[in-house]
Amino acid sequence: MLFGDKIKELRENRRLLQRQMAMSLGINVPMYSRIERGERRAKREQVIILSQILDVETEDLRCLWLADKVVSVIHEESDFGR
Amino acid sequence: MLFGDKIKELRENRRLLQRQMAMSLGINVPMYSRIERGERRAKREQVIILSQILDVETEDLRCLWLADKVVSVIHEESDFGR
DNA sequence: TTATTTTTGCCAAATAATGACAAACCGATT
DNA sequence: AATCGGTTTGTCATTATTTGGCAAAAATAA
Repeated sequence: MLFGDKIKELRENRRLLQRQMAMSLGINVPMYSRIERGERRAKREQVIILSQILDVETEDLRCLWLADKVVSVIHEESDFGR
Repeated sequence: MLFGDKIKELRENRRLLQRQMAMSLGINVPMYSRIERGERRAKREQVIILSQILDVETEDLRCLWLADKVVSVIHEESDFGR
């Protein structure tokens, strides 16, 4: 969970609440909570908005976001024969 | 398109028709055609069945299938700012 | 305890993937 | 040119997955 951990870290450093993040993203708090814990995946526009809210390069977040996606694809592979 | 090219190559080497492949997979011919050309993705059970029909190790096909999946995830990334 | 924040469980809406069918296309043969 | 077998394309229906919301439960503070 690279992406979720990173946005959580950035959010906490900036003393922001999930409530404020969710508001900026136009989603509700539980949804944001799940994104932060990697239970749900942010969509691409949301990554851009997050980088703005958190004041980091979009590239950096995009990279972690993509890495998580690749990891999950590979990981699903273990269910292969199910 | 590693996976599609491979099953096409194997199918042709074995002088099999798409019709027969589709039948074995329980789908119709156009669907199989799309899988072979990478327009649609085979599902996991289908990869197993394909390896049996084509008499190759499931591992080998699974590897190509997974590689394609990873490539497509990375490739979608270029649409990022759309 | 009370207030605030975060997480969980569950259901609804939106989106994407899978499949079928008809018709078009392509090559070879006649 | 006409036809035949095989493959591909266009389009729509069905199904599965993802995304989101709401209420309530945990957790954390105060």
